[in-house]
Amino acid sequence: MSTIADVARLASVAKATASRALSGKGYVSEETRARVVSAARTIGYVVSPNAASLVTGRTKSVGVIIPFINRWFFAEVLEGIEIALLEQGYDMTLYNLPAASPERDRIFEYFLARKRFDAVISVGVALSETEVDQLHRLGRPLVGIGGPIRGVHTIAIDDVEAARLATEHLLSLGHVDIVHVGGVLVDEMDFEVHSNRLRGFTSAMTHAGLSTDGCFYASEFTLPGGYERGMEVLGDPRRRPTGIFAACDEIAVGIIVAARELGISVPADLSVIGIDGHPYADMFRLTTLEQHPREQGRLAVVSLLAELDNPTDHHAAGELTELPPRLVMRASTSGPRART
Amino acid sequence: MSTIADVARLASVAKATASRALSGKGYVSEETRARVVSAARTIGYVVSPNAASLVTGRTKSVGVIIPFINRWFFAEVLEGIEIALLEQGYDMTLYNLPAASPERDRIFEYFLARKRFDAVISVGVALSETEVDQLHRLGRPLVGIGGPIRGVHTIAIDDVEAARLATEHLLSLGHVDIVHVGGVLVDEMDFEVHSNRLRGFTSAMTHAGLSTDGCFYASEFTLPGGYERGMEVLGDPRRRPTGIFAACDEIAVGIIVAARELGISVPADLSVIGIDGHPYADMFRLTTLEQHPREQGRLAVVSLLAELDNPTDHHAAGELTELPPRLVMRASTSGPRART
DNA sequence: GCGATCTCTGGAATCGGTTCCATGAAGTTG
DNA sequence: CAACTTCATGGAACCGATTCCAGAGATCGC
Repeated sequence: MSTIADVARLASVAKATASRALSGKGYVSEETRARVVSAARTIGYVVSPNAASLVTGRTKSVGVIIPFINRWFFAEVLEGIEIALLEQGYDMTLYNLPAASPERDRIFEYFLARKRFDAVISVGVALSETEVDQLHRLGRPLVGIGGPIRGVHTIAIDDVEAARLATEHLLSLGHVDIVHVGGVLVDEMDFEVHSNRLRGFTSAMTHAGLSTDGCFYASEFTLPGGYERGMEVLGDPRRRPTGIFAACDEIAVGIIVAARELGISVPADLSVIGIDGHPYADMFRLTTLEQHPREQGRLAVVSLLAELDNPTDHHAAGELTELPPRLVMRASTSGPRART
Repeated sequence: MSTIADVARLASVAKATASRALSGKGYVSEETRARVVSAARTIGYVVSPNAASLVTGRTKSVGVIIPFINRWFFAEVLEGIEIALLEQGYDMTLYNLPAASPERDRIFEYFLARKRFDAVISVGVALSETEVDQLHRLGRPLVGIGGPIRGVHTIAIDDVEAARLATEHLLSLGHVDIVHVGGVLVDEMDFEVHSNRLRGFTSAMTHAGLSTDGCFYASEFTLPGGYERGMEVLGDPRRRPTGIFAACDEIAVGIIVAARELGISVPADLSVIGIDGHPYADMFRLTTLEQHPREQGRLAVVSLLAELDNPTDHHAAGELTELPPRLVMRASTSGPRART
């Protein structure tokens, strides 16, 4: 391994000059710069980020905390973050933090407390105040995705609004027997996301003068979860809703699969709407409210880098950037069949 | 931020002693160790991994190269890797390397060539010889998952065998009109996986005295991909196979969905078998050959750490660890209906 | 024409640890 | 009791960069 001293020697300059020439900061004549660069190339020199960050304090890498990898929303966010970071020469270290666990404390104390990261992104993890403080004390920017954390800039869709729009879509089509299949409320993944979507649903229903008693079913945010719940909700023909608002597209698709198995026609006998914009939505002709997780990941990175470049003003700290969900109509929703 | 010098001062010892006390290497009396540890605790000291790795050469982190995040197999592998690494106090830096691209060269030259990682795991990426050499020159262990790389220890299922077993399962049930829906062969993701599965299929068919002309369809490894291909394969009732071997479960499920839409009964009119052990398999009652991506990720980490502990012998270099796929029978396969 | 500013370069300090080496005390062996 | 070995500790070098500071020419304004 060659060091910058080797480069300096070969180019007959001091280490200081070689460093300036390669980093592009400070005065270096064009001629010596060229000589240093070529010297570096011939011996295949690459900087040691460790040594550099030891003195600069910057590591050019950010830590990402995420509860799942194998879930559409989270994987998309991750890809968005990764692409944006790579573009800026940063790399991404991943901590898969499943839930409250001993692991969790270890990650915070052992990994994040060390100054290995320039910044931290928390995706869909409800951080405790202690944890937020811990990260803030490092003086590193912290941004969240997916739900509000006190005092932390967070990027998310407006969940209440999205749920309200979805429910109102069904209401406007004439449905009155509507069920919401949403996330488990006391889930580790609940980050006000589940409760907010339920709130949007309830608000829209109440506003339309409808009761929501017995209209909520909790499900995992997966296709099999939706399928199971679908079988349960649709199993009894006497008390079957005409419209279902699913908290995510995978649940919605699971419900559609269940409906097909039960011989219930979508949308003639049952309208289904989801939230996400999952690739499956098109295939199952699912009406949905699109959010764009990749874009959310990208925005988090943009916000982070802005704060890194401008450490003085905490411009966006505690602020919530809410992205507007967009209704995409497909063939899974229509007016209810006239009742006998 | 407190340094080890602060700890040393507080405990009235030299930096060297403090370092030994905290790392547990070298002679330190029990009494002073306790004093140092308590001093470290009171001022909330944490080591700077940068400074440490500058002198030790170890970073306690590994780089992972992966072409997709949002695909079941890859996400599972990632979770397996992450859990295993965390357990050992390592962390994981992710490079999402979509395909041959300028990005790819940048990642190799800019990120991996620097000595930031103790080891590298390549998941489902066919590395070129140059790239392998580049990594080997770093003297860092390199292990692959998902397909053989020349001179690199790789962990994978035996794809040829898995495909042969799947095909033979259909053959043994009495099917003769069998189609294989597999991966695109000149895909960036092909890593001999697609071609090996096709080879296993062809081998089993040929062995049974059956032709494979026109029996191969290429699909994306996704549910919508399988659905599209399913519509195509099953669309024409006159030349419809009675059995389909899908190269992965998502394709298989897509085909089942297509079959249901076309009114084709599974398994009465059509048997479908996949490879993976995807969570959807159970819901769609899909017969499949299970592989265990999480376990593959874990094994890669084990192999890596073994080599790190024992740098002298390249025990597993170039070796291929092949995991046995296991047939899980569900209700998507049965004998073909008697032909008229 | 002369001090002030700008450009270029090298020496040395620094970041925060680990580890080699020297020193000395205590314990062991023959 | 002399000669080793083992244990415990401190001083100093070192890992590989960046950056501060000083000094030397060149340029510039007045």
